[in-house]
Amino acid sequence: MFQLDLKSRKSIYEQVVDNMKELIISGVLKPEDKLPSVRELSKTLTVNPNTVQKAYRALENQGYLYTVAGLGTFAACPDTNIRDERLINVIRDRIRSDLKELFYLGMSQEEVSALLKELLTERGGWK
Amino acid sequence: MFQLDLKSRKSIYEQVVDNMKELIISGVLKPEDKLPSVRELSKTLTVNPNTVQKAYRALENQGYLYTVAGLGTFAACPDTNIRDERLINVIRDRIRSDLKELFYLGMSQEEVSALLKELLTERGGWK
Amino acid sequence: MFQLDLKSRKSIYEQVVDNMKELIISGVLKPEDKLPSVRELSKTLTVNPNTVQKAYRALENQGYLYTVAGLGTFAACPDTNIRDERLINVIRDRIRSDLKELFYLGMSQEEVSALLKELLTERGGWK
Amino acid sequence: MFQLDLKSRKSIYEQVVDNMKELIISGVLKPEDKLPSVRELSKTLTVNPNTVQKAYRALENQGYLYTVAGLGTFAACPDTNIRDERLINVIRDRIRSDLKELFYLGMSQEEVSALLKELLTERGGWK
DNA sequence: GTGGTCTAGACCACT
DNA sequence: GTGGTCTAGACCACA
Repeated sequence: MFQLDLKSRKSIYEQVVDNMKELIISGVLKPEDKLPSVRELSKTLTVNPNTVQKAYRALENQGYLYTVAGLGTFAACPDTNIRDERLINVIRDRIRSDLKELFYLGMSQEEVSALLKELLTERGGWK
Repeated sequence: MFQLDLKSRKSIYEQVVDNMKELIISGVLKPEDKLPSVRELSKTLTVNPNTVQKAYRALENQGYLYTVAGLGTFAACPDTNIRDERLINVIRDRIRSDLKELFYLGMSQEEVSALLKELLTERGGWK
Repeated sequence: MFQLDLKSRKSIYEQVVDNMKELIISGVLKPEDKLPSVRELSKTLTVNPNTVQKAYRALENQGYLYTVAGLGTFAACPDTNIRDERLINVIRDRIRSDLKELFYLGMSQEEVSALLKELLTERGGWK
Repeated sequence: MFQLDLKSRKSIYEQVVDNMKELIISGVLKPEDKLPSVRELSKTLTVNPNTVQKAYRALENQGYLYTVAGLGTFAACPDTNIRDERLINVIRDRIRSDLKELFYLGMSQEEVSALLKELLTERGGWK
């Protein structure tokens, strides 16, 4: 499913959150898809079940998955009607900051623009 | 200069790093500008001097400032000749991930594209 | 493991860095080997844990070890594919300077040459 | 004569020591040559005279120069009869350590050997 | 005055 | 148990 990097500075719990979120966001896990159970995933990754448990709980709080007792855990379907404007603004700020840094690192307006276009056209591959 | 958010999950030293980096990247602190001294900033923020020093040290390792013992700490001038391609790739990945999340949150290709254009045209204000 | 020299002009943390680096470089600590924990080493050396941690952090930044929170600190395996040419040049300059000093101290070209050969043949013992 | 690097981690005093030592060791300043006076050099480098004073004193203690009150400061002639074996051993250890690091960085025995030969043949230029 | 180092002891998150 | 962070307060070298 995905690999952990023990040498990373990120905690294991955080890596599980980020990787799982990535799978859901990018559409590899489609809405209503069943996720591996806590025990199963903890075996696969050879980490403590508590760690996976905690990661799933965090993702549930953020709305990326939901749990049905006795059945399992499933990818949530994003409610396209209720766009979380607050979260969008957070992301916008993050991108703004990243763009500034690209300029600081010496990239020109044109280069940054090209980079963004490239990222946008990649999109076909995600959907 | 900037505010700390004690309620944040980010550690204090990390907030200092991020805020100071922002000031340097965005050009508020220009190359060779003197930064507040460790003691001074620690008083302003009412945190321990060691915490500020740790942040300054981290920024120095990342090349955003340099230190002259006995004189103070100064904003570095980015070496525009040596573009850190590794770092640029890290940022590219971060943006890619953010774009995916925007789509997941229900934004259309056109909306995302518009958002990026807006961010790019803001640039006049930073330079 | 190693001894500190409190009378030395080198700071304690620097001595820890140098000694530990020596152990890693010379292969006494092999890649993936666990290093003594921060607390353990601080007890052995009767210094403050913070001092040891600072040393470990420095070594991590330089790529000689890596850290897994909750598990411990481990010797890194040098990435033989990516030779750090910059660092190699630094070392070359240091050796050049040392050779000059040997000549200044009255050694002849032959003596210096012999000394180097001797050092090179020692190598069997390190590997 | 030489340049200071204010951005360096080395203290100014240390840089003066190292640079001056380099000039003497490499033969640019020959035995009995007069060195710039403390005042003169401090003006040239635009640093505090105390800093230069301290550097000269350190170099005198290490035997690289001597001072004649009222006349000035002069490069010492190394006493070739009394080779400082202790110092030679220190340098040998430093080189040994550097060689280990080169191997650690992925250089082969042949490459290191070639590097040393190259440094040795450079010697014509120093003498 | 500046930054650099160190101590003693505390609390937290993660495994 | 591990490392990560933070505080309060001390001393040093350098400019």
